[in-house]
Amino acid sequence: MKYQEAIIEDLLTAAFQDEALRDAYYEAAQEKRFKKGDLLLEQGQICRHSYILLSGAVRGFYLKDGREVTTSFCFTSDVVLSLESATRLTPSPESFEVLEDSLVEVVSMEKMARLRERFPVFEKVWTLSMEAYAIWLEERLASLQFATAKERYDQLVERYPEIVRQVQLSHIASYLGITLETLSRIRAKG
Amino acid sequence: MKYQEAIIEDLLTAAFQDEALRDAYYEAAQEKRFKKGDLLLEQGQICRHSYILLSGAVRGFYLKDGREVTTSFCFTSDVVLSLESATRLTPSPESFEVLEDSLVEVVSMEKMARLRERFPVFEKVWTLSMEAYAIWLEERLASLQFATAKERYDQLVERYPEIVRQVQLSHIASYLGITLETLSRIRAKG
DNA sequence: ATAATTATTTGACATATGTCAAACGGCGAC
DNA sequence: GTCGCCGTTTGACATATGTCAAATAATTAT
Repeated sequence: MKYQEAIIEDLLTAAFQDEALRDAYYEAAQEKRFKKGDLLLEQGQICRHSYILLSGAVRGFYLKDGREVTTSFCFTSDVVLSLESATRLTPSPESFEVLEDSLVEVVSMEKMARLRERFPVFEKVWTLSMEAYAIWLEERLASLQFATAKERYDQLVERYPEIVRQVQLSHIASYLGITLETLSRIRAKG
Repeated sequence: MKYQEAIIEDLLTAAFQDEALRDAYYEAAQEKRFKKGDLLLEQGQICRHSYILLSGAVRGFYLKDGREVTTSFCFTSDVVLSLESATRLTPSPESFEVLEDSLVEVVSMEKMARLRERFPVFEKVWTLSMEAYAIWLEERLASLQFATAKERYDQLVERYPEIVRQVQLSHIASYLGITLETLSRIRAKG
């Protein structure tokens, strides 16, 4: 999962003026460093934490027929969690792997639930995040449905120019739904 | 947009025991009949209503290079609205067309907002619907990313066996991200 | 019922992408 | 520095899907 929305950032910035809220949040949250290769969550486990990326990069993937299929990339200020697993308490369909040394703010879903109950602004932020995430997914779906592989690659690089430096091509190809070789050829042609 | 979740249905059933809530809802809602071919919402308009399908079928689509691209189908008990347009008050990226004579419950987004403020259960239902919708989109994305056209068609028919009778193949093909001819051949092979 | 329109199927061929194999290149371990 | 590993590129060929055109089949209007 991931979100990025100016309105949400503003809401949070304003909310954090409140000392009681700030204290409650920082009591629940915990900063942690992860190293390249670490797994934040493994396929099959239940997602009990929310990871806010303060710096670094993470990729979501699952295994299909013995192959890794990359479902998402998360960068600074994105939130890493399996929505399905966290909300339904079912085994996560995907794993999340740290792609480069990362600084992360960890909040347990349980504590997050209590924060949402106690401070309506957190509930509001959660709802707005869901809306933003769903809209983002709709866009990605449309792109996957009717853009060519080259168009999808160009869109991705336009949105995340750094991605080519941070992530190896095989993962990008998988994310785009094409093979490594096809991506390599797309890049060669320019 | 669409949702379908047992938990949400149960929540609503329970909530409607409350007479005050029931009255408030039915004051806001309005039953309407639409005919095949009617547009519930047109691309470019702002989505100011939510349409709950009591019976019938609706398809979402947008124009790309002069061609219609089908983005979604909605059937009984699905909710029809453009999430992006309704939440951000921006022009809708898609139109919604009635595929067969339909009975619909219409609620203006404004009145819905007031219901959400007044009755927390509506707010809860909205949030749960967003979660369910996002999870549904994630699944559809994975399917589009890594299933063959035939697998996607089989999944669709398994989930909505009626669809082949209700919706013409060109729309189904578009929804699957393939051409009409390819779908026709997939069906022929069995 | 008949004609007109629209939806679907089929065929021939073009294009995009996948698969397998080999070669190339950078980078760290020693 | 050299070796070996890993990621990437390139080539040859296979397969899936798209495009255009024509033929049927189904639906609608008259």
